[in-house]
Amino acid sequence: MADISIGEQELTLLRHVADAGGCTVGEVAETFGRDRTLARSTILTMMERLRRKGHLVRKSDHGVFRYRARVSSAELLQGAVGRFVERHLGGSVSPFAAYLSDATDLSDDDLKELSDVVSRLRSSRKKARS
Amino acid sequence: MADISIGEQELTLLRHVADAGGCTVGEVAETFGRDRTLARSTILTMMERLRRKGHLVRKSDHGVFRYRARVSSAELLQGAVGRFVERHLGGSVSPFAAYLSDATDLSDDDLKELSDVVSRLRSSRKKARS
DNA sequence: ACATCTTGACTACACGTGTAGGCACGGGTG
DNA sequence: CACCCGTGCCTACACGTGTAGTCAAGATGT
Repeated sequence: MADISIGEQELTLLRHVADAGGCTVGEVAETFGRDRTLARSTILTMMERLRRKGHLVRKSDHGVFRYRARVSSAELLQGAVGRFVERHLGGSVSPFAAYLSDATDLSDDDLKELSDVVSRLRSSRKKARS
Repeated sequence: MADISIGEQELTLLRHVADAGGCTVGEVAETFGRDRTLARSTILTMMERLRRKGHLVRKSDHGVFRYRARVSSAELLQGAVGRFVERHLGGSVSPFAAYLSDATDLSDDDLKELSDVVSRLRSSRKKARS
């Protein structure tokens, strides 16, 4: 079950595929690859590595392989956040919060989501304590 | 002033030195190194790399080099968080919120700090909007 | 003075990741 | 049929990072 490591670019690519819901190497090369000026073979290599690591699965679809991510983009991100927090913050999220409080470009929705989560946590905390 | 990249272990070590406020390779080897079973030469190599990258400075102190971090541990962390958010969240914090809502092992202090941050943000938001 | 320990510089090596070239195959198209 | 193109696979390579061995020189102890 160990976390097979994943690089920055790999994660970005993986999330792209996850968001797209299922794509061929050619498609990814046209979108993701074109934007970053990456060769098709680069995309292919990365996708295959991701597949070997179990993050992507593929299925032949009319002669071409169509790749799909095992988990959603959101879950992937959540996992990355978790690893980051674990590794560098030792489980403590205050530094993350500190950063956030400086991030002036927080959308209203983000702020709402955040405060919702916090109040949810607070109430469940209260319950648990009594 | 591009960000010179920094590895996970490097960052951990750098923060250790930053926290310690100024240490020699031998000291770091005894503390940080001993805990993780790292050879002295490993510590030395990492510290020198960190120095080349400009994260550490050293000064001869009675025949031994004493290393100091340029910036505080907290700032380093904040920077790391910032890079992470920038790279993967593109400024959006929802995944962080998602992570939070699953994080059952959140300390009371963290939660408090978090809710403080949120309320601070909310009030400054209100102000700014009117 | 000699054996020892510490410190510092260098060299080395494996592995992961980012990136790409080249080749062969299977299909359309003229 | 000859050709071009997309596709898949294999190989390659540079660089960063994690980790360490070794060796020379200075400091220390006896």
